[in-house]
Amino acid sequence: MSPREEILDAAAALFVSQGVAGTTTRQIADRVGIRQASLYYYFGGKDELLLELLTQSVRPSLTVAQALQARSADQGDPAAGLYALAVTDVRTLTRTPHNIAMLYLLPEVQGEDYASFHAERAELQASYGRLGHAAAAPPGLDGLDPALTGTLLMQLVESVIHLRSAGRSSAGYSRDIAAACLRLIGLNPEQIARARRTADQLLAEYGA
Amino acid sequence: MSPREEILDAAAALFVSQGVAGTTTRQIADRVGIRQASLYYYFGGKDELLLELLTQSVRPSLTVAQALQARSADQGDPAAGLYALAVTDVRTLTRTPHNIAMLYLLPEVQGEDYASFHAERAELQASYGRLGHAAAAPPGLDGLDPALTGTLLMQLVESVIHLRSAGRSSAGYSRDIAAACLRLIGLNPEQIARARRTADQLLAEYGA
DNA sequence: ATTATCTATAGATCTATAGATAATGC
DNA sequence: ATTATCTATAGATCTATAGATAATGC
Repeated sequence: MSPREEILDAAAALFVSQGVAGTTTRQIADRVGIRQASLYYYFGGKDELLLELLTQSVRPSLTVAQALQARSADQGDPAAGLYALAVTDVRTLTRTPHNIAMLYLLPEVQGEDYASFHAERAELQASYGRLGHAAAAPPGLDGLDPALTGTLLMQLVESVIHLRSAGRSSAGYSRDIAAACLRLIGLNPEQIARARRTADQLLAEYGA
Repeated sequence: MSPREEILDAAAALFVSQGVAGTTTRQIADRVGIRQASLYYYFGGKDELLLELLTQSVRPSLTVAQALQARSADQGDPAAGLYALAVTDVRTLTRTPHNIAMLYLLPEVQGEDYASFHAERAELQASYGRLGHAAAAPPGLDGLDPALTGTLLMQLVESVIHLRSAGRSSAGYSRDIAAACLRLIGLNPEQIARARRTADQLLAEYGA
């Protein structure tokens, strides 16, 4: 691991457990085994570290979302796409180092300094919303705000962030949560079972 | 408003926008219009303020949950109970001053200092879980961990925390979110419509 | 007497820069 | 020369206590 990566890793662990304002540059440096001042050779300060970590936390999910959205549009099976997205997203969130996905919950992140992160997150949410509406059993979500659908679906997937920080395994929940997403948009057990089978094939292609 | 309440209100606004570690006792005092040292006449420090605010944020929902759970057990209509709980909870979260419901997301709150808050929150989650399983369309949630059900339902309701901090109205979403809760546990549109009608009567009794 | 404030401050940090030193690569 | 570190520190806070003062209630 490069010094830069070591610093990011240490910052991640501390930010997640103490928040950004609650973490000092000295604590980060101590954890890495360097002097406090040496941090500034690699990063301009805590804000720069945080932005980097936020981007790391959303980028992989967004990439998967865009691939799956294109793919499932081709095949005309948005329910399978949504199921597959939820499954991989839950797995990603479960495995990400130090549960960094929770960093977006910190109050600091509301600021405009993190606009690029917010933009990527908004895109991911829009993907969830589009897939959700495309897959919904008519007339399931007719009156529902598409933005709300995206919010609710992502929220469901991101339950694993809380499960994980509460110390619960959460690894085995990916299918349960994906199924809950499909129920949320009004699909019945039969439709869900079908979507799951198709999604499993999709996922197998990507080697997940 | 008593001085104590004024301090709590100022702390709430600052904690929500800057976090606890990011807020100084001086900022709180300035907002109230007193000297920094005078805070300590009312509170032992930031931790004490935070615990008080956390309790304020969960207590009302828990009270409603317990009342509705008893009531809907009598009447044998847990779906209506869940719908009513979700609706009132969303409304409570929407109206609570300074969106204090988001405070539980702060990393500081993980510590054991806040055990009493965690206990109340766990009870609320258990209520959601019990209502959800009791109301589920068989064999909807057979294999599902009851604790997971509670987590997912609460997570859905608490979406309004994020909607609100993103500046979206969120007031009108209470019925949409309550309906989403019922879909999540596998109810069909007809069952949901019936639960909503019963819940509306329940809610009218409490004058909501 | 008690309650509610204030002034003053000790003691402990915390961030970020300046400038020195060592190691590496040309 | 460049890269990677270190030591030292200025300047700015921040928390929480000590002790003074004013206002209130008996």
